[in-house]
Amino acid sequence: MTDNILLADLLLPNITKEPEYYENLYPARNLPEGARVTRIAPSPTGYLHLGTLFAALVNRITATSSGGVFYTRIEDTDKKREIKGGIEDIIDGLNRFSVEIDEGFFSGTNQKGEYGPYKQSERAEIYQTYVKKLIKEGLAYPCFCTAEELEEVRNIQESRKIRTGYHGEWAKHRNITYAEAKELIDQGKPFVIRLKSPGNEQNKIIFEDAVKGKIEMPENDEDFVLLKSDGIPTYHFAHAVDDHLMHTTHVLRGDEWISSVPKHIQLFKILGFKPPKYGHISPIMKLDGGAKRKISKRKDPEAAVHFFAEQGYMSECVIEYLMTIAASDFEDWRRANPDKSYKDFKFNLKKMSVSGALFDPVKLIDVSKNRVCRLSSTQMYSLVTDWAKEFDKEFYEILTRNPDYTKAVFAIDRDVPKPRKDIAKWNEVKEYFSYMFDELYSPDFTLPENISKEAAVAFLNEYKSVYSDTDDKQTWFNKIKEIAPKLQFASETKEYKANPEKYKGHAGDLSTVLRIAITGRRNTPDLCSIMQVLGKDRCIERIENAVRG
RNA sequence: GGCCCGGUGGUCAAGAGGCCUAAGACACCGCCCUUUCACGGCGGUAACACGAGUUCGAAUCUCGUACGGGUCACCA
Repeated sequence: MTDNILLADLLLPNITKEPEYYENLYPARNLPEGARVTRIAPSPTGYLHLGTLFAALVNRITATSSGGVFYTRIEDTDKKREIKGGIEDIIDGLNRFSVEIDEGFFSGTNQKGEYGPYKQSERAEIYQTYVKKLIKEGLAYPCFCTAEELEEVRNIQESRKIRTGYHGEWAKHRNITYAEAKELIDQGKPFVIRLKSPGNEQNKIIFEDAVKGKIEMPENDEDFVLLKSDGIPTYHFAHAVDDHLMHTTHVLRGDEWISSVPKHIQLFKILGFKPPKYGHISPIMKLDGGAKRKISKRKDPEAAVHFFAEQGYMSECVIEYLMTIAASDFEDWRRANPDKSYKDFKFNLKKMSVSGALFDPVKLIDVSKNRVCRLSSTQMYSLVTDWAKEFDKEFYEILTRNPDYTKAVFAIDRDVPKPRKDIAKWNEVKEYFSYMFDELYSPDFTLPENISKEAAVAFLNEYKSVYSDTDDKQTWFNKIKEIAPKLQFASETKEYKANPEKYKGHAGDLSTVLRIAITGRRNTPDLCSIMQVLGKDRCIERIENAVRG
């Protein structure tokens, strides 16, 4: 036993605190019964992607639904893979998607809360304190194996078809003595600290996963690394120490972690910690060719959450869509509560899908349209200009030149009982309303086959003289109906349908002619409103222009 | 390969042994409404991976097979 204490002091001479110090520093949270403490622990090795956002959302809503706390912790223990700006991108992204952060990093550089620091690189001493304790107890030891040695062992294991890894008799330094360790250290040999796993591969551990249900796995017998040679912990060890000290109740993370659970549970047990409840979330998949596969940061542009911002999806629409994947009962709830925030939804992990859902852009569009159509023209104006300012400068200039005019454009067929559902994202707006802005207007005057050019021109010339921009919708259409008979068109569609051979067409056809003349398109929202917003002068001008063309 | 996990229409899914002749939503198609288009309304196409077993009865329970996914680092 004294050997272990000597070893501990030899390996971690600068660690003088005892675990009790931290246990007292971070007392239990003062939270009501049943409150869940969740977290998202991103590593700044890339930008915020859909999977991370999804996991964050699930953690967030789990905390919210139980009156708990959701915090962020930066897992920057892999200095090699870290990219600059990673933390900022992830935290800012969470903020942009209104995934509210109660504690931890709430911006790229700022953290708050009583359980910090919330960045693992700033917690080295804490981890080392616990490692030192394990060494003293004979539950951890230094390993001096080089990458080459490890590789060699692995090759032997593979060739003999036995389970690979650093375990049992293959764990070379498992029983290293103080004297041996001292000698190697004196030689300047680098080392890692490994767990002296008390596990037996023959034993099973059973745990209840909050989303997948009961899972049975072999106990861990691998002497995995706790502290890397740079003194920084591996994920596994940091997870155990941090989630214990930060009093996480529910660890909800991607299901790629599921195979590590035996390691984690073992660690909690050895350290004398109460393990959290685990819930493993299935990844969001994507269809590639004919095959389903996990959505990938590298291959799929939509994996980077930034993609949605560029396209002009409202962040709440993306969240709304993600909620439909996260909770099978969300859509029913939404129908019953169209105006509530998703935050009011009572989320239940049991309602999560066990298998990975395919990311469905079509469904996202539908969700978006249903949200966008409920926006007021003023809200539209503010959202679209904000987007354009960042992603389409030219359009931004056009939109903001005359805000009242732009708002009037957005008001067309909006704020009515049956709003249109044409727009899903802001990068569609420019094209959708291009005819409302002279510099974007590029008309196509092609007429439908059933209408002759002569008839169209005759109608337009006639119409020009009667148009008034103060007419209401009914009067406006009546004027078209009045002209119709003069050109052998039926005033009423029914009349025409009853005797198509008697007419060249009907009033509806003439309104199409007018629509084409004014907007250069066959399909648009309400023409009367469009013409009112455009103003009489521009309408007449466009009609004349169309007649010439 | 070892160890885990998964499976209902094209997609998301409801489903806890009889209420399943299998819900709903998205998409698609048709009809109606209608000055275009949308919206809305009505209707339609389309699914329990396969094979054994348990049972009076299986989408549901058990076991196999094939398939899909994850994981086997001093990465998280």
